[in-house]
Amino acid sequence: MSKELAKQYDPKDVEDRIYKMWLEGKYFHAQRQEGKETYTIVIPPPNITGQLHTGHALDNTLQDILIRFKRMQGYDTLWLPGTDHAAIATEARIVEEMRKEGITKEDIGREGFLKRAWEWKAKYGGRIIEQLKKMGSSCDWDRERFTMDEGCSKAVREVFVNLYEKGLIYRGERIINWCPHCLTSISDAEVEYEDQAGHFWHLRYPFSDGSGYVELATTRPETLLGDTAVAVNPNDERYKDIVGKTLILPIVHREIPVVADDYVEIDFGTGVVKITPAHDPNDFEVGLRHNLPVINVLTEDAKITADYPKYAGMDRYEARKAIVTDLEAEGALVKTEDYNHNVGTCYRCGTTVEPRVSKQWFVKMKPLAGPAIEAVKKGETKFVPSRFEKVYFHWLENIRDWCISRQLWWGHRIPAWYCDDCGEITVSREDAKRCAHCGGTHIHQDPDTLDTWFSSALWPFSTLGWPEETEDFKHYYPTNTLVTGYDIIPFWVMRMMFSGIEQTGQVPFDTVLIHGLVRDPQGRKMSKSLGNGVDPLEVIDTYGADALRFSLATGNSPGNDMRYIPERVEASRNFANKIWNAARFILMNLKGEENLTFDRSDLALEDKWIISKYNTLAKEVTDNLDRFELGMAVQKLYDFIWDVFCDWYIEICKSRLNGEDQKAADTARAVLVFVFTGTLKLLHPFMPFITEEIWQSMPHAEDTVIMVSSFPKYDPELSFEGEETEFERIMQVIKAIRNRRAEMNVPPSRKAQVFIKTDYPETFKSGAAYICRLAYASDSTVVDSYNDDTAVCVVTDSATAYMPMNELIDIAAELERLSKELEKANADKAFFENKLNNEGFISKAPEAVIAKQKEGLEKALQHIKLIEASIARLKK
RNA sequence: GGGAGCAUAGCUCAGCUGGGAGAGCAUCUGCCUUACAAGCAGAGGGUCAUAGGUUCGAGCCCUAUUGUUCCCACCA
Repeated sequence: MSKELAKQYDPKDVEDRIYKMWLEGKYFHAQRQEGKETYTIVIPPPNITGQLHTGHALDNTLQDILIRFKRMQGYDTLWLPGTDHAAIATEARIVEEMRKEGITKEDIGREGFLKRAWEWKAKYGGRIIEQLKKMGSSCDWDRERFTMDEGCSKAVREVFVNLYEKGLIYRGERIINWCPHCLTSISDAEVEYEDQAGHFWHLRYPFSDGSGYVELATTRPETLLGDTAVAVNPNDERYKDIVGKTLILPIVHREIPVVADDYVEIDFGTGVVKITPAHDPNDFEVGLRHNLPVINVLTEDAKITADYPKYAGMDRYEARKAIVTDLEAEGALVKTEDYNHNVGTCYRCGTTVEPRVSKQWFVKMKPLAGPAIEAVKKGETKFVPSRFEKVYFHWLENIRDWCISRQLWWGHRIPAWYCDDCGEITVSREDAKRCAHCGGTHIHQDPDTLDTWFSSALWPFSTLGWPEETEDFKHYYPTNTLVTGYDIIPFWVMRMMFSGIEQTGQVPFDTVLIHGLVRDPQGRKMSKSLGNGVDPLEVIDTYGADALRFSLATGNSPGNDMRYIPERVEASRNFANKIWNAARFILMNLKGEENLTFDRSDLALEDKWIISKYNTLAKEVTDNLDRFELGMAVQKLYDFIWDVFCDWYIEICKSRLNGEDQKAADTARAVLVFVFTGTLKLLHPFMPFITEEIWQSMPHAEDTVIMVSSFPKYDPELSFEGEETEFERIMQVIKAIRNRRAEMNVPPSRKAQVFIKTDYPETFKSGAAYICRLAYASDSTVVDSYNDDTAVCVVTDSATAYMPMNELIDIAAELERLSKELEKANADKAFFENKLNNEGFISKAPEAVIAKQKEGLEKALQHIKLIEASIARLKK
């Protein structure tokens, strides 16, 4: 930044250069400083398939604000970055890419596919990292990790074997959620339910003894092929006699029993339910209780199996049509109703999930959930805002075993080997060479891989080197703040919690800072299909990263969704420009080599005022950040910089800077630099680029880059309460004069003499220069009395200001205005009197509040007195 | 069916432990005042969803109602 600065701040000119400077200076790199308190954040690893979206932008902005704040406060900070292999998402993308080339997974085989996947990772895995850098993220890139790198993979094996040995991982045949498109099992958390319009088909199943039929209703007639019973509630009087009888299944003409089970709701539908254990989780349970056969009628891509030649090869929906037609032909269809029901879909591809019985690996959840619940109940980890603890508890308290095996190739392969000789399973940290049971060498590894979230669950410690007792692990674990969206609590937060507790004996972080979603301006979720997504990179390109960060950090409260409003980013960009111009102003007023320290005894009233305001700001911003109230911190910074510093203090300094008194000008320069550089530091976590850029060209006390300078602290020595009050008396008069001039449409070019009658003559004498500059006065004089009837007068609670503007004065209008003001002042008086005359208030309200009312009353009384005096003068 | 959030100025949202309602944008008026027109000085605009309650005092706490969004749930 040279002395000749552009009028407008150009982020493009600054951001990449500053970021490079930080990288080269190794300022992001955590050093493991002994004796210093640590502050650690692990990044929610973005998918390697991913492109930066507004969700990442928000998440990373919050993390970067926290980490920069703590770094400046002197903590030994580590922000550990990395990426996630995102098994299903990545595999789907690669399969799609191959499909376009006309090849399938099977064509190139597992080895070939994995080679391709790693190539994909090499090609795209770094893209999102580069995009995070554009945001200004101050991650320790030397420690970047990947969920499938050697260390993380080792942790995965360690945990798998560990849980297996404790009996917390088992393999079993269960009904699981199956995605017929991704061709893999998915966990309960990965199923999204949505309302779909469907039908309710009422069917008749005849008794095999010819004694009539039962009527039941189904939304999925095609699963009838796999029915192995019909169930009624044991307490249902209507059907008590038919339990134990057998029915003929239409179309298939197989005999199936009527069983009694509590699962059936008497009042719903006909009170009769067809039971298809292979294709419905509830039916599966009923089947277990009644020992019913499980007949699978669908292939893995949800087509009817070859066992039913008439329908074989039809997909679920074709088969449904065909079967309904056939049922109708057979006279088994009673009626069809429209019906809306909740359908499970795959969270990755949106395909309707097919419940399916198959052999999978599971984690037994109950023993793990307990301690994870306890830890939050005891406050070892707390959620911000705390209401999200309910979501967390609800999931853990109702959790079912976690299906962790996936029929995918891209991921951590399950470390289990099956023996072809004895049939036993060998689970091992190292690749097994022989069966652990019979010693045979005819073993083969389970082809499946683990759920992506199995490795994500270990992220806070696997990335620090665990299971090795590395220095980083000992130093930085447990971590401090986890920042993530509420949508990811069940997938990730919860699983990190129980994994951390189980594997390391400690909770993985002390605070979970939850944020909401970034929505489009209409409040809709951003999605590819709607095409309403906002590309943060384009926003950065237009407005700069600081403006984007500032917008994301402000104007919303923790945990709530926010809308992306372009005008807000524009306002943030304008704010950056405002700061830029304040810097320009200060720099063009510096002489170059001057001494920028100031002597307390030389400080003018306005200097003490701004220093005191700044001092309070430092305290409040720190308090807000400590409490994760980032939006409030940012609002205070905005108000201080724009309204307090720029609109008042800089304006006021101009008269001294251009004045004769060199010492006064030097003091003004020193205070400008002191307050401005301090404010830049307070703002740096939010707007790192522009603050650093300005800092680099501005004289400052610390010989470092701003990002590792010390965060300002509240200093009792810099608090000047009396001077604040005193200065604000002047401000009030200035505001009152401006106000009156605006009402009278007097242009600024038309200056007026100002005469001030006040009980604080010293204050107003010293403020003469500001009144001239800011209230368009030609001169400002404190007087004992004033008698010109043709003067416009304005009244505050501490002074009356007279402006002789005889040709503009309209006595009647003046009186009108004054009487209105008097009315208002009297209302104020009544308001305070009312309070102070209330015995309940006097006896119960806190002292400070009472004092405030008394002060208010006092001011109102003063104001009234002065207004009345003015009215009397005009009337005389 | 259970749970949660939201409802404040025309729009988007703040409002921390209850103490006389705020910002940005938009609108209107006047200003190119030598840091900034992406700016400066002013103005208008709100029975804080509704009804009760607690309290000296409620946008804030409690209860109910309405509208809205989201999460969870095995009524086929």
